[in-house]
Amino acid sequence: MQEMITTYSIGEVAEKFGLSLPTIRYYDKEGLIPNLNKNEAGVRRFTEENIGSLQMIECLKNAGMPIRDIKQFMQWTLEGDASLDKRYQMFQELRVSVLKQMEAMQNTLNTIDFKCKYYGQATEDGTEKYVKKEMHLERP
Amino acid sequence: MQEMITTYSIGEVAEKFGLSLPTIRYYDKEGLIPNLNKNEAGVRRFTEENIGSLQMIECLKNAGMPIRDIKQFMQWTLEGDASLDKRYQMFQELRVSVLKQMEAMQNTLNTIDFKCKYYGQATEDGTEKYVKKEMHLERP
DNA sequence: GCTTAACCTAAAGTTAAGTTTAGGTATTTG
DNA sequence: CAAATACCTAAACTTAACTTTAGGTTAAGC
Repeated sequence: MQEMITTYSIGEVAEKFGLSLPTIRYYDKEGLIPNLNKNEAGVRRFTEENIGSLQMIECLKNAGMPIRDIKQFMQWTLEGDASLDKRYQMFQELRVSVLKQMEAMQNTLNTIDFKCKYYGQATEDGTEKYVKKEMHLERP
Repeated sequence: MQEMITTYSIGEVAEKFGLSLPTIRYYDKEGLIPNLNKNEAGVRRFTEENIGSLQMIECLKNAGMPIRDIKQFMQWTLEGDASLDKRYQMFQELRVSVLKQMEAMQNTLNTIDFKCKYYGQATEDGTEKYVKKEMHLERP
């Protein structure tokens, strides 16, 4: 009985993730996609595991982690259970970092919301003159 | 009667914002700080207005806006009421962009939270073996 | 009057994260 | 079989956002 393993071409993966072909090749070259293999012709074939790595890469990139650190993490996964504590610590620190970023984002959004109101009124008035004095009290 | 206007040196401003001196000079050179003047000796003196510009720069940077666009905004402020609609539109678009970023951040945080639990259990177990199978169902 | 600290400019250098270029292979399609 | 399509590599290039370097001025303290 044959086990059917579905794999994907780099083009399909690029489409799926909205990444360019060179970007995916660059990630591979940098060691961000462990166990990514090539067929007899030297063409990359992506397994579900490799897709999973790319999903994790996207997550870590979104968290603001540099490529170098993502590579480190992927190398740790290759070390198996010996690196579990390092990976655990990494995610705990990342969690704190992301929470801080979200807090900063919220403050930024508050300022932008204020500016939307401010410029909304100013646009209505046709001038900044009045709104500048009225709304100045709320935001020193 | 003399009007006393307090101004700040570049060093004081750098300290206040946690920016380096070259960074502030760079922002000035790029036109990000409108109406920033120098004294007779050619030394920058920052007014409250200039401080306000730097606060806005920090906000816009946090929102992910590139220097080029921040410069554009600052040039608009120099045009006065004629550019009110452009500035209003800018902040409305920025608001949408930041909301999207926050949503992405929240998804990222959810994934990281899951990984924290995952690796917490794995670290406890001393192996990924069990947790891999148990928690796989929740996150395909 | 000399040194130290705080500022100045212009120009070159750095880093991250890709992108572009140039030249080549393998497979399907008219 | 010719041509289009999808892939490959290595190396050079790009861009943003600073940073570093080198050389110079000014004001304050000893």
